[in-house]
Amino acid sequence: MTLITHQNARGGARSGAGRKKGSSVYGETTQVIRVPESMIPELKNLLQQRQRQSQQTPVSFETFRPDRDAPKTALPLFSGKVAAGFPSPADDYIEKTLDLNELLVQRPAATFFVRAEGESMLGAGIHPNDILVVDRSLEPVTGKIIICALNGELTVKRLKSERDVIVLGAENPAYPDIVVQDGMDMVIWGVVTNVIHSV
Amino acid sequence: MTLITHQNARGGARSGAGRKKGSSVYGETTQVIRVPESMIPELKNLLQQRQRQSQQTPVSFETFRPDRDAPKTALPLFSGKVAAGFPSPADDYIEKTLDLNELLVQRPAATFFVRAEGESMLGAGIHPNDILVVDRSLEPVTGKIIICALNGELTVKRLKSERDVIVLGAENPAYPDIVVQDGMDMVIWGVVTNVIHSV
DNA sequence: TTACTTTAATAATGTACACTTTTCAAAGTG
DNA sequence: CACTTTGAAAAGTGTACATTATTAAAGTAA
Repeated sequence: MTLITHQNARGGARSGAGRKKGSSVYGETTQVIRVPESMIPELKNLLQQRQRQSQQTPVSFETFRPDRDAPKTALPLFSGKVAAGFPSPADDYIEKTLDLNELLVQRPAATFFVRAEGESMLGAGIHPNDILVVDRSLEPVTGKIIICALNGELTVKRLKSERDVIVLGAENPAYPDIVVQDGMDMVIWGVVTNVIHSV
Repeated sequence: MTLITHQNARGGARSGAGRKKGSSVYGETTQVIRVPESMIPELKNLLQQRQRQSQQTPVSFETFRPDRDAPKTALPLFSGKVAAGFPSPADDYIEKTLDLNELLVQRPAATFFVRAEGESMLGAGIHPNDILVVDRSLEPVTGKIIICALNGELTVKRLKSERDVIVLGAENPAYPDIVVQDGMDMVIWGVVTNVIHSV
């Protein structure tokens, strides 16, 4: 009696224990769905691919560290034509995998982001509220789109030059170019390398 | 007694009776299968298509249900708006560092990228060679920009509806809208959440 | 006969749930 | 203190089954 009690004495509450959410083979919750029989084979095929895909990109959302330590999340990039029928991220169509930090940030120490305002650069694909990726280590040369503080106001414009003066060009006919003259306080912050637009 | 017997006298064998095999909406027997949640929307889409193929009923756009996923808002990068009167040193105003993967990819398992081709979506800020961030777990509702395979070709268009038909709208006057008709093979891959544009 | 009603047969459909797997804190051990 | 063992907790997984829909036969009435 005492022995048995002793052997079973490891029990008790285990709050916090339990299988983790998203621990399925696909890395997300699942659902049952009824499909026509003829779809089963190709569906199973696709599911296998999903399984492989989720296994090779384990992702942690916990990160609040600086850019440099961000986890590498390689995701598939598609291109071109695809076969009719089931939309499958089949390995056949994966051009390459992509890490957005890697793609957009060459020099983390010299890179920052700004949210764009106004419509003066629509022609360059910069819309209000877009996030601009800015590299300060790039030299602001004519033709580049730059972020600058002009008389204390932050603006994004295309850097141009006419004769001896610097011109900040808008890419929208409705907005005038700005000629930078003596006495104006202009500081260039960096060169815009990418625009992230939310649809 | 006799009355009851009389009333129940319609019983007896009914060989040959019963629902016909293959009388499902797909014209064939079905099976349940468990799939990751992010596949459900596209799967349902495909199932609808199968249904249409087997029975010549017109397209019903009501099956596009409202988006269940709450839209996430990107965090500001600078304290306050960077409007007029912006002071100088950049670093002081950076609110927090930003992980682009975190910002642009809500569900890694359900996200992929496509490189845009053509100029039909210039109005939506999508330029040739831009990289589109696509979330397949978002339900394609009217007004969203979607990636779909139309007769085997991958295209990006805005999902619209006119009367009872699905319309794939271009955002460039030079390009026509596409009306999806019976017999066309359209499969929606996902909803475009962001556009990455290289300046 | 013809049109309608009732009943039995049978498949479709969706979901509940039993069973499995994974994870982790508590208890035990040395 | 570090390690092992245990079993509770919680989610994953597949399938059984209750429900619904459809069909043909049988019955009824005009």
